[in-house]
Amino acid sequence: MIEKYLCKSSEINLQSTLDGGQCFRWHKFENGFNGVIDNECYYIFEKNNFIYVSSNNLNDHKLNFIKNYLDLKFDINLFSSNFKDNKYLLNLFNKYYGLRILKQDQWEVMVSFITSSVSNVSKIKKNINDLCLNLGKKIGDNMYDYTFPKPIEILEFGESNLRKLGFGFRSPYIIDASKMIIKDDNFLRSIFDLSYEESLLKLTSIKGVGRKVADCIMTYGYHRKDVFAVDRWVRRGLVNKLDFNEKYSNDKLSEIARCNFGSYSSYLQQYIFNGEKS
DNA sequence: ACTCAGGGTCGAC
DNA sequence: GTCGACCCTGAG
Repeated sequence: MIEKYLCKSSEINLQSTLDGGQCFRWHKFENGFNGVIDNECYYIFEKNNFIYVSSNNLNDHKLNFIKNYLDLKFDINLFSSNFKDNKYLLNLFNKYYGLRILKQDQWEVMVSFITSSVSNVSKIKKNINDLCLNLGKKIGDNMYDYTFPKPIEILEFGESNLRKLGFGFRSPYIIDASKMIIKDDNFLRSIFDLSYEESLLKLTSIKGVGRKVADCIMTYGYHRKDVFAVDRWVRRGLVNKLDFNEKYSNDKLSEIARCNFGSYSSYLQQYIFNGEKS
């Protein structure tokens, strides 16, 4: 095992970042979390006010890759200073200080957030980890060290088996997504080059992907900062705490918030989600 | 045992 | 745009 320094403890809140509902495959162990990035196992942990990562073979290239995944370059103070006149937001920034948005894999995010529909974080975690345990390849010693299954593997597994794993009415949606990605092997890649509206159109052509799920895919999978996903929790924050009109639909709220907050949208949404969820 | 709700979306009207 | 249906699971 090789161990490398990542940053100071104050720079990232591991708990709210790795177990706050934006990803579902990081598992708490002692002073850190075990997880898989790009088919490799990592342990990210705190020790004496510093954050480290450990793994088998960890070179400088991979270290930079991890730092990028954790979005450590994002200046949280600069971001939050734009909203320092709002007591509600100020409280959230203090409470979840160090919460960052991960730069995750597009396919994993797509399946995860199709799965998230009318579910909850603990059930999404159960579904996604069951999927990996059943279809992924074992790549490490810990019990959740599996790869995330490829579209073809999920397609061959089939809808009825997804239902047996507990995906419920989301099962055909995940199959549809798999088919789409297999049919057009440039589907996922192409979205990096599209505008917000074009991305929305393309993503929502998949069954089971509406505006909210598409927004999550763009936020967590395509690392866009100018996207404001509105679910039932974020809606409560916008309406009850930030005086948005309750008559607006979630889609409309997303559109308005996105226009108001621009490139601060995704991070603001993430702090509001964490605040309203707990 | 029973009700309720959880990071929504679809199809019909 | 509105409304019921959709699967499953843990909490009360």
